[in-house]
Amino acid sequence: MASEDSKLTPEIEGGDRASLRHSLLGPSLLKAGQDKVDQKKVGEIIYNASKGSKFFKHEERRDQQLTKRIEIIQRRKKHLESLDLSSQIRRVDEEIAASEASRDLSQIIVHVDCDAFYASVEELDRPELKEVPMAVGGGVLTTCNYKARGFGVRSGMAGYIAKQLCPQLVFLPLSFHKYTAKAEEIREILVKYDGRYEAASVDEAFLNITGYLEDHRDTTPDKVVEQLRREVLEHTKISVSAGIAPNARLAKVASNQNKPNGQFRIPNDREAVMHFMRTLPVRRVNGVGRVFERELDAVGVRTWGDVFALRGILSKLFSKKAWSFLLNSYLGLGRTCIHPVAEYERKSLGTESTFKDLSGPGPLRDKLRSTAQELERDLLAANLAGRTITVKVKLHTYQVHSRQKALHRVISSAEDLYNHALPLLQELEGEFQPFKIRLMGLRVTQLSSTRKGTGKMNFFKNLPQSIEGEAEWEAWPEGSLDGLLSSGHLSQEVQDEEQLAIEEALNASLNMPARDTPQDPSPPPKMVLKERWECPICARSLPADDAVFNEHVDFCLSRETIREVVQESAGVRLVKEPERKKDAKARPGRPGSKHGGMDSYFPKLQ
DNA sequence: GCGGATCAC
DNA sequence: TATGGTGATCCGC
Repeated sequence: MASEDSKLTPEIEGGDRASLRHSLLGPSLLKAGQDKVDQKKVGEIIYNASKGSKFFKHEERRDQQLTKRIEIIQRRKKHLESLDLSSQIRRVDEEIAASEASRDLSQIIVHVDCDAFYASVEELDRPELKEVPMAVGGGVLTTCNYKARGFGVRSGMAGYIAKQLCPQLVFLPLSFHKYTAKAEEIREILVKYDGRYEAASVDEAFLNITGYLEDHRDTTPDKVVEQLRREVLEHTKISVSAGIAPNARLAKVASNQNKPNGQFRIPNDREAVMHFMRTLPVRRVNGVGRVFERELDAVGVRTWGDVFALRGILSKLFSKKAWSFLLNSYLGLGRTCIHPVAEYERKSLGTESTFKDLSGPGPLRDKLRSTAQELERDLLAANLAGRTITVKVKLHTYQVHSRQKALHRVISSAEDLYNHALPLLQELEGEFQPFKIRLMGLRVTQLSSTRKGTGKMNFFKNLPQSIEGEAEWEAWPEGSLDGLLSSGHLSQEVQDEEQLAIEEALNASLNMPARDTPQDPSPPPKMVLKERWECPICARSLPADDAVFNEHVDFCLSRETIREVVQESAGVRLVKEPERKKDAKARPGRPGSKHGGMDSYFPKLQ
């Protein structure tokens, strides 16, 4: 039935469930240390250990859903094959030529990746653990050492399954402070090679060593990275792997090539890059996960080289973004600008937790209250408030649902969070019954800083917040700022442009750096002048009182005033707008999360 | 703007 | 006994 002899799903109807087994193996199949593992046997154990559980049933449903989607893709592919695609292929070839013209081979980018980081740190404290299979984490493993990987144990695996694969597995609890402290030691070394290195997570970083090489003409990229790794190992006793390449995407792939404790270079040479990509399995590139891998496999794309032969069809089969991602990856293109994480802006903040199945109005409200309190704490610590709130639940069946609402003002207090989230939770409860949940989460987006005088126009967005009760609606009799800015016929880019323009103009009048300007972690709030605040519009000195100040700013910011500000600074902006680096698959998981992830369960430092 | 899905770590 | 948490992006509506 499947038109392609897909290696991942040789028989979709056979009842053998190869794709499901593959999916149950987990997301970290390409991790190092698995070469000598009997994947078939491991898959069998995992499959049998999972069978019957609610989790398994959910995975089954998901797998069937994906299988259906794939059948649709294959039908569309069949149809495309019957068409004459020569003109489409011509267009794609022009696209390739244009991308090719933008290829930048002038930079030397390094990706540094610690080997089994948490496990290695634990082994420093207790060297005897090096000799036995060991994992960090409980219900779900955060990471494990290479001895454990020899048994098929991996990060992200349920603890009880790991125990079946390896009964003698030693479990250690997470000790966050140890990992962050060690990460800081490593970064002290990285900074010597690139003062503007980019921490991608606790245990990963990108460096641009082009400058370093210019200052040290008598050496080579490989030698520099060997030295860097040696220095890290000597000073911190942590072994790291590294990839050296002309851009971040390739460097990341390369760092996985000789793991653990190795390095690999993809030369800054077009032929070498293309040659490397041609046989590289698609899954090795960031952005291709389990699902995309299956979809690509189903249409005959296993390695990046396959993309070229199928370019006519692929460009019609997938979305514009997805196609551009495929094309750039095939060409081995990627971003070359590396800079500190501090220069990114957080877009959402949330908290969620898993627990024993919960139901009933009382327990649900209690859980919502504690979740709201947790989020309040985090928002307070980050000096943020949000204008959109999202409630997320995972049912006892593992189905995830969410309800969100954009509010008329920003909120951050536990009380506000709770009050706005409750109706959303009740909506979910009404829709999905029986409403037994195993996870609840709260998240806010449309963030603005609650710090006075920082970049985000907070005096504006926070305005209604400081006016209690019904009066908040009267603060903007003619509608919100959003209504003013989004006039409907403007493209999103244009609207973003205006938003930036306003912010910049206001920042300028405040004598503050614009929000994208590199700056120290917390610039001094120049707006606060000893019990007097200065209006950013008319420069009048005002009493340091939120309500009075906001009311005055409200007055000053009449529509006419805003229009002038926008028009004036928009012109300037267009001229000095720096060319944006666009990267099809933008960079997920940006700013400091409370828990980084599986292999990096930790907030980003700095 | 909303909700689901995917991905990384 | 019993499969995580945080954040981002994309797609289709």
